[in-house]
Amino acid sequence: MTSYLDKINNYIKSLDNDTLTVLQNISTDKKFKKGDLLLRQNEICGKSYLIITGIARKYYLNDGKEITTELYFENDLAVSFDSYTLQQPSREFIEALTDVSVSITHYQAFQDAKTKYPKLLALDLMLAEYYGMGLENRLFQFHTMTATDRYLEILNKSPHIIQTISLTIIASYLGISLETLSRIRAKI
Amino acid sequence: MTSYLDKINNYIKSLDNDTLTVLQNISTDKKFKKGDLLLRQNEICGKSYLIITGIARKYYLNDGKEITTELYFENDLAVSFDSYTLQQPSREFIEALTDVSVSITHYQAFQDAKTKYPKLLALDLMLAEYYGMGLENRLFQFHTMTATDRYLEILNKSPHIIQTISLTIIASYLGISLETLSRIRAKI
DNA sequence: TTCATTATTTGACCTAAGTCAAATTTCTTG
DNA sequence: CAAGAAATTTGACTTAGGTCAAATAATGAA
Repeated sequence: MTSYLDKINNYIKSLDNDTLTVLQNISTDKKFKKGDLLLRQNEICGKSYLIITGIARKYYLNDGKEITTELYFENDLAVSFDSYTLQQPSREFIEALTDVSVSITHYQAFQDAKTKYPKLLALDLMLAEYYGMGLENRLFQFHTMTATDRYLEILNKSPHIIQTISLTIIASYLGISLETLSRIRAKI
Repeated sequence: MTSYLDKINNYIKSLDNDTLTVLQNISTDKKFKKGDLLLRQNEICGKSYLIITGIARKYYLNDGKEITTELYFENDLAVSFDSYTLQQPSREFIEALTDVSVSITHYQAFQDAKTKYPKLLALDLMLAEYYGMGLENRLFQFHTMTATDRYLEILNKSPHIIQTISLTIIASYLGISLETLSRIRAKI
């Protein structure tokens, strides 16, 4: 079964040269150091970051505690969705967890390009749909799975995560305390 | 502050006659009785339902227990997002909580129309973005608010809900047991 | 109206996960 | 390599919310 992400990537590959060139013309490459913030809380998310290499995460603060909402690896598109869509201040941060290299696309340039190139509009729709389905799955998991199950799922689907990312961040992604995660690991 | 839903509705109103006519031509009206299922689990969601009057909900079963994922009122668009997007079997049901009257649009007809009318593509993008932001907020609430706070928020934002909908369904929407909801209400 | 069905509340007890504090282990960097 | 800092684990205790069962309350059809 091909994932929707594959479909999106195939779609991009299938774009005509004209459209593809536009896409490249409104994108620039940049590197960030581990610990750098690509986006701060209260900033408007005016750019999208396609991760070329490295790992990043999106998180917000609640009562001084961090909740990690997304982890980004190669080929993932890092963006604060509502801030980007509404062009209003972000409640989230985006942080480089390792040195990262990204391809940046500016919001406004992409908006303009979409009006001229419907294929980019269709691409944006696919990206939004992909993001929505991801959120839906995350919500589904929080409702139907225990913290242990969610941890096992990560272990199973993305074992490399455990290698690279600190338990503090994994716990905050699982929506549990660091101590609880440690106890889950001890049990297994 | 205008909500994104207002923006979408204004966008629809601003459509040229040509596009608007297409939209109407691929839509049909239908009525459902209280208790009717507009979509069953394992069915492919091949239609979207714009609620004209009445109330509906979307839910799934987990261990025989229902989890209500969305409540629909007038002008809401009822659809099982991933089933509709991927045209694969739905894990959710859509149920009429009162007699409802809806405007139905077929998936394939809308897909076809989108290729000819980029404005419908843009509309679809807005709808997907709106849905995504809604999911993001829901996730945010589950992470940052206690069950009591979430109940109070509903009371505050949509007091009519409590009037019309059974506590069983409200509890399942809040992600808590009926008994816990009853205790929360007793406390307030 | 009245009886039965359905919805809601209350009680007693249980469990997953949180909190705070202290102990280890693992990294870093001089 | 050693010392300090950071990450992880462990312990003791608390809490939000769940479960199962029984008691009321509300609704609706005969």
